[in-house]
Amino acid sequence: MKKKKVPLATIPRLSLYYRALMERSDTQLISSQELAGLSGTSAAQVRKDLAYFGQFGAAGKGYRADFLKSSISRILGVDKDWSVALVGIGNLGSALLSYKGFLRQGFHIVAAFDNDVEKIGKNFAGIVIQDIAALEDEIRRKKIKMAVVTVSQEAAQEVTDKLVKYGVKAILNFAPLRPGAPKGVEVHSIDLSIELEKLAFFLSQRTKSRGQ
Amino acid sequence: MKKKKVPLATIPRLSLYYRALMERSDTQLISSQELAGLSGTSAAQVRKDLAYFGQFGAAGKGYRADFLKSSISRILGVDKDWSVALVGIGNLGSALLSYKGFLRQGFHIVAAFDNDVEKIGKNFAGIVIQDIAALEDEIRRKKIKMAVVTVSQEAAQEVTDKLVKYGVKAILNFAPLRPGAPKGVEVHSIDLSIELEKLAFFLSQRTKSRGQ
DNA sequence: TAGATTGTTAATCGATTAACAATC
DNA sequence: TAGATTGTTAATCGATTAACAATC
Repeated sequence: MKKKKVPLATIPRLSLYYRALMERSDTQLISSQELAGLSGTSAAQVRKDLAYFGQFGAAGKGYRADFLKSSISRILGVDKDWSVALVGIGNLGSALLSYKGFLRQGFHIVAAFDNDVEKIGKNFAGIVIQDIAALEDEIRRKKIKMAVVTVSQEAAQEVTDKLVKYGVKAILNFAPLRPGAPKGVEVHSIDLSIELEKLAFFLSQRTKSRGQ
Repeated sequence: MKKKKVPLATIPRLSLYYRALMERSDTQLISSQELAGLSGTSAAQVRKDLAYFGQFGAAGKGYRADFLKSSISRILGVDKDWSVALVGIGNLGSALLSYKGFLRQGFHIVAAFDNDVEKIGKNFAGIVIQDIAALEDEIRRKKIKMAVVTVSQEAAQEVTDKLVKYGVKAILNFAPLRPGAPKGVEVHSIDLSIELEKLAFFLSQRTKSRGQ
């Protein structure tokens, strides 16, 4: 039994393939070439990415849309529903609470927390905001494994530590720092400042190389 | 004159170094080792990243915090102010309008657009929402080169095309697709669904590898 | 001078691309 | 059978890590 390590970059591409397949009727055949076109990569890349997880196609024909779709959904784990905790109900947090796009993907925000007494008890988009003091109880009772953190930079490490302590294994962090977490806990950060700075870099380079 | 190509991954690390240096007093010396510790990478990586842009340190001593800080800020282009257009004032768009963190970095949202007559003319966090029909005029008049797009998946390509046509060169896109754009225009996407699916993948793998 | 640390070159690692035999 | 396309191996490319002479 051979197992090659899956490159990190393969995973988000699987999401893109999955999305592209959504537009396809179930019994339709799709080639790696076609799928590559729809997701902005190459045919070789598509075949390589899929090959890490098994054989899903038929030589000479291509991939059956429904089979590939359900296979990728199983690989990504989006065939199941996921309960998600949201911590920090500021501007960004409340925007995410109201965002219905997650639901379609099987991600359910089942608990939301803040430490602001003004917000606690209020109903945001169908969820009652709870005191952060209730975090342990809720996480454990609902067996929540996934959390989205939209607290301030100052609070982010503390919140992360608590989430990890209570059993959360995967965190999407929006605070502008990389919270430390023990091995076995996956912390991904979306850092808006860094994204803007990357764009600023490219704009600056552009101007420089054009000699202005 | 040698010029080695800068790896894409170097840029966000420069942002992290810059952030770490913010906490340092100006005349303090900092070693690559120390800077690496503060930004979660290795000393060799720090020296390599910086070396793409010149020589900033002194052998045997380290880097002077103030000189390195101002050098990185010039490389990233955050020594200048940037005018940013925001298109799409839904949940996420209004959250970004209210977010003050950008300002500190020199990013100013100077114009905001939506196509919803309910929103047009309203004042959000000090900015009056304009009809998308005013996009061309505003972009050209204010010479805006950077935009943040928080419109629906359906509208994203059309909005991107317009922005590009009117002179925008760098776009941060939050819609769940990768808008096409001509060479020379930088489009970066933050895709919340993909981030959640990546986490779902890791949670699923974890469970599988533990034989449950 | 001895110790510390840079900038740079060489070695390693990992990911993408190309090529092609096997198969439908 | 001829044409198309997969799965996989080999070649290439790019990025990270290690090593070390030069320098403070």
